[in-house]
Amino acid sequence: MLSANSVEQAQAYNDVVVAFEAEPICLQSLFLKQPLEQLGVGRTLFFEGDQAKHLFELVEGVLRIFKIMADGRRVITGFLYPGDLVGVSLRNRYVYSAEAVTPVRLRRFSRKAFEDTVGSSPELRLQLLAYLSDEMAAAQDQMVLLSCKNAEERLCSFLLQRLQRKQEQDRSCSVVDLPMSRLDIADYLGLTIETVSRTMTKLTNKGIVSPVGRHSIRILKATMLSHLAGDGDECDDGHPSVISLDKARRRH
Amino acid sequence: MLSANSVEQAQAYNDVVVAFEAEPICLQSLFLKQPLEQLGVGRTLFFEGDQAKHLFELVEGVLRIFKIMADGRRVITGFLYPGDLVGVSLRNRYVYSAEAVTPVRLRRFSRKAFEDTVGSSPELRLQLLAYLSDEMAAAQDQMVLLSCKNAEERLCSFLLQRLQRKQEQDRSCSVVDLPMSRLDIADYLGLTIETVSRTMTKLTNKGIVSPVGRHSIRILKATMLSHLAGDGDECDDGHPSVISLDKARRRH
DNA sequence: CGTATACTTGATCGTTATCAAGGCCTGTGG
DNA sequence: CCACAGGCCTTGATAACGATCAAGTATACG
Repeated sequence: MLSANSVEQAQAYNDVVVAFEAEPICLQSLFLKQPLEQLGVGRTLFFEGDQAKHLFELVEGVLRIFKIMADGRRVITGFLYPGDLVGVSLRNRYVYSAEAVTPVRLRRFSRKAFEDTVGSSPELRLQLLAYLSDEMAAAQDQMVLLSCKNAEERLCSFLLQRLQRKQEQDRSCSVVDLPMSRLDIADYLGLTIETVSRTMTKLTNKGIVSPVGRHSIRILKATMLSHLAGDGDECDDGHPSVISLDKARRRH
Repeated sequence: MLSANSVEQAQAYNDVVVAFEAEPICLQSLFLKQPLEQLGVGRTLFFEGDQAKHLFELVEGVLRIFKIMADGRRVITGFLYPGDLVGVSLRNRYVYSAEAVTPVRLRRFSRKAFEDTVGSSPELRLQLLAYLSDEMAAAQDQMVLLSCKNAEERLCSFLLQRLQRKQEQDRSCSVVDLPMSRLDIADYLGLTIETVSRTMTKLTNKGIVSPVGRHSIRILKATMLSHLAGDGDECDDGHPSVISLDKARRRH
């Protein structure tokens, strides 16, 4: 990543359309000229139902994306990390709320300008579609998790996600941080805080992970974790192997 | 074997009305020149992991879209109905499998030609993005359902979906058909066939629905159904009302 | 240092999965 | 038209997983 300082001198215009000096090579580069904004812990970036006037690039920190049901139950549909785009809704209103899990720094872009700019570049269009596809794929994985997996599989899947993201930056690092609260994790995995806590303890007792303070954890047996996550160990050779449909029916 | 150009110039030859413009006015119109293909009950259109060379417009019948987990458990992530697009994956491989629930008729389009054509029309680009947004919104609703809702709420949500789609065509019709099996419904709602069956019986006993044969059902109290679905009755006035967070914590 | 908040652990209950059996449509062949 | 076979669906009994209720403990923060 590039240093934030070098870009901080950007003029404070909200809706600058990026100049075409050098062709922007990725969606994120569109945001470079925009000023950095801050958001404190627990603050809301936007609410579900708000006019979707802007979208954002998350530069630093973690956001949670969630919906609130009529009776107050909360479902966290995802966490966002640096580099992610926020609010890429092609509808007029946001379909979820976004809150800061940690102190957050981000850049804002007007939706109109974004659409114009992306629309004028075949390269960026492809990237936007690829981005949406990834979001869609993630959403479907989450549906699989919520449909089929038991508490242990869910938590292992989550920890594995975090580990993989961590290792994109720092190979061979086995300590992942979990900046979000247990309640956040519970609302993301469709469990209760008690179950999350108990399952975490169970994984610790099995020697698969080891807590490092309250908000980070060391992965001791990544292979084991991957196995317990129940994703079939990513045997990515094309077709998913044809399964013996004998014990295929079992929900947990 | 068609070039993008030939399709683009296939100006509104549709027997449908409208067509004041030379440009195709909706994504579906792209497919009009393509031959109708058939698919028998239970046949597979494509497998998860297959090269995504084509995409399709569903003309008639119902498809199920699903993923198979490593241990053989199946998750149906959606059903598709006439007018829906199938396989709009922007990745190189399909991320799910598609099978015919009923006899199906559809039109095929090469992915490359589709991308070229859509890419050259701002109007179509917007429509594609809107379509993907709707898919995404549906996926998130499904996550909410799977995270939070109990069996009754899930089934009511499903029946309501079907009712709404039915009434798009035929207002004031209260009989919806359920061409899919109980197992399909179960795998879609994250339940078992037994629970689906029991819950259906319960709704019948409450006088909310009334079975019409095995594969269709009459909705007697749509309001009640909507209430039981637990979606907060779509009070679409912008912000979701701020909830008293007292009883907000309850999972089922 | 003390209080509030977040997390952990324990006991119990409830919803739904699982196991098991019986009923009901559908299609097939007599 | 009936008999029968094989799904598919329904219903019942039981059990398990995770939610809920209830303390108790650690951590953050003033």
